[in-house]
Amino acid sequence: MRSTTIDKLPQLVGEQAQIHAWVMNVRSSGKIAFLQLRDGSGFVQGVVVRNEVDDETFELATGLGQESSVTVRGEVREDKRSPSGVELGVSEIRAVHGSSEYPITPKEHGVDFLMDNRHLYLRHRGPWAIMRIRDEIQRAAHDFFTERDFVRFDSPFFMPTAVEGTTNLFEIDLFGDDTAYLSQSGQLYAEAGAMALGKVYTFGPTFRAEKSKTRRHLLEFWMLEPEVAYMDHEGNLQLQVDLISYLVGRVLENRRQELEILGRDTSKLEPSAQGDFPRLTYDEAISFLQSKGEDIAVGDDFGAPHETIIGEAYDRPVIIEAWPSDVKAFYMQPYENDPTRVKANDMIAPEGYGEIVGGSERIYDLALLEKRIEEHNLPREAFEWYLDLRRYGSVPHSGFGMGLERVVAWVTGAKHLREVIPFPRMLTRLYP
RNA sequence: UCGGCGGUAGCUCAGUGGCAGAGCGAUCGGCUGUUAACCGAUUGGUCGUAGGUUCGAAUCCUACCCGCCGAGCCA
Repeated sequence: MRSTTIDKLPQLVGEQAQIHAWVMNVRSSGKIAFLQLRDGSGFVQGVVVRNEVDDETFELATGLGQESSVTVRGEVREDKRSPSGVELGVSEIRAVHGSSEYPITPKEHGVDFLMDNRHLYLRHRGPWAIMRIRDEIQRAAHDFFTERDFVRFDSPFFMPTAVEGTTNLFEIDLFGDDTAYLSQSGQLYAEAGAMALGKVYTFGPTFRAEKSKTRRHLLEFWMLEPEVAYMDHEGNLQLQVDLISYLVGRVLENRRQELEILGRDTSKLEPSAQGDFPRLTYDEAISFLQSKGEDIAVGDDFGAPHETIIGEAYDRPVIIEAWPSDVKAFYMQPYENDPTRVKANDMIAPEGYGEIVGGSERIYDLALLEKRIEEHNLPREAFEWYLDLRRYGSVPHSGFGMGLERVVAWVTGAKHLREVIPFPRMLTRLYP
C-alpha cells in the first residue's frame, strides 16, 4: 500500500490508505478509541473499534502517549462530524517512536512556557496555520515580482556602516581588526542592483539592536525590499498597493482553512485584497489626529498609538505620504515645489498592526546626497560607493521595505510578532 | 531606559501572619461515537533569590534576579 498524506484523504473515500503521522491526543472507552492524528499536511481522526482489530492493536492505540509517532493504515470514510469531511477507520497501527510526559498538554498555557517550548509548540494547530500562511505570503511575493520581471538580488548581512544613522546596530568583531554591523536593511545595495538589473528585490533577515519590548518588534525579522530604476514616487505607491493587495488575495484564496483555524474574521481582510488604498498627506494625517484630540503638531513623528488611530479609520491599509524631511532618512528625494517635504510614504495596516511598509523615491543628485550625508553626521568614506551610483548615469529610482512579520501578523490576526516567525529573537529570548 | 503588573506542583492558577491547595497533566482502573471527552483512585512543592521583622512568613519589610504589558525607536 502506498503512503499518502492527510490532506489527500478526502480524495480517497472508500479506499485503504496509509499515513505516517503523530498522535496529538487519544480518547478511549472500553470498546472504541479515537486518535487525533497530524502529519504536517493536516489533521484527521482515526477510529479504532475493539472488535474490528486484534487485542494488541487496540491496546497499542489506547496506550499511545501524546506526540507518539505512528504509521497507521485503514479505510478512509466520509464523516459529517469531521472538519475535513473524512475520518480513518484504523485497521493497523505501527509505533515508530513512543512519547511520554509531553510538556504541552491539551489545556491552557502561558506565553512564556509556550515560547520556552517553541520547538515543540510549532507542531500545534495555531502555529501550524500561521507558518503555512507565512509561507504562502513569501511564495506570493516571489510570484508577484517574478511576474513583473524583477530579479531577486541578495544584499550582504555584514555591513560596513549604518544605512540609516538613527537605529542601533549589532556589532560583529572581525578578528579584532575591524568591526562589521549586521544589516538593518538591504536597500543601499538594492539600489546598486537596480542600476545593474533594472528591477530588483532583496529578501532576507534584518537586525535591529533596539531595546523594544512590544508586540510589534523583534531583534531579527525578515524584510522584502524592491528597488526600481526610473520609477518615481507615484509608481512606487502603485507597486506597494499592488503587492499588498496581491498578498492578501493569495492568502484568502489558498489558506482559508488556516484562517479558520486561527479564527480570523476574513471579512476584515477582503477589502485589502481589492487595492485602492486611501492616501493621506502627512499634513492631512496630523490634522486628522488633532481632530481626534491627539496632542501632535506638524514636524512630529507618529507614535504607535497615532498609527493605530489612523489605521482604525479605514477598512484597508492607508498610505501617508509627503513627510517632513527631518523625520525621515537621509536618502529621500524632496519635492521640487517644497524641499521641506520628501517623496516618502508609510503604509499603516488596519486593526492596530502599525506600519507594514516604508518607502521613498531616492535622491539621485550627487550634491544633494553629499549634503544630506553631512547633515546627518554619517561617515562619508563608508558611502563613497553609494555616491558612485550618483556619479555615473544617475537616474530617479524608488523602492520600499515591507516587514514580513508585520504583514503576517496582520493577516493572521496574531497578537504578537513572535507568533509569526518560527524562532523569534527578542531582547529576552534567544532560546530555543 | 522609563511606567504598570506578575513569579506558589510538569502546566494554569487560588491562597494577605497560624497544618501547602484546586483543576489539568502523568500513572492505574472503568466506560461502544469522543471532540480541551467523561467517572473513580494514586502521584506531585527550594512558595523567584538573598537578607530582615515575628513565637510563627507564600503572606510584612529591604535589595536583587527573571518574565509579561505599554512607552520611546522602528518594519
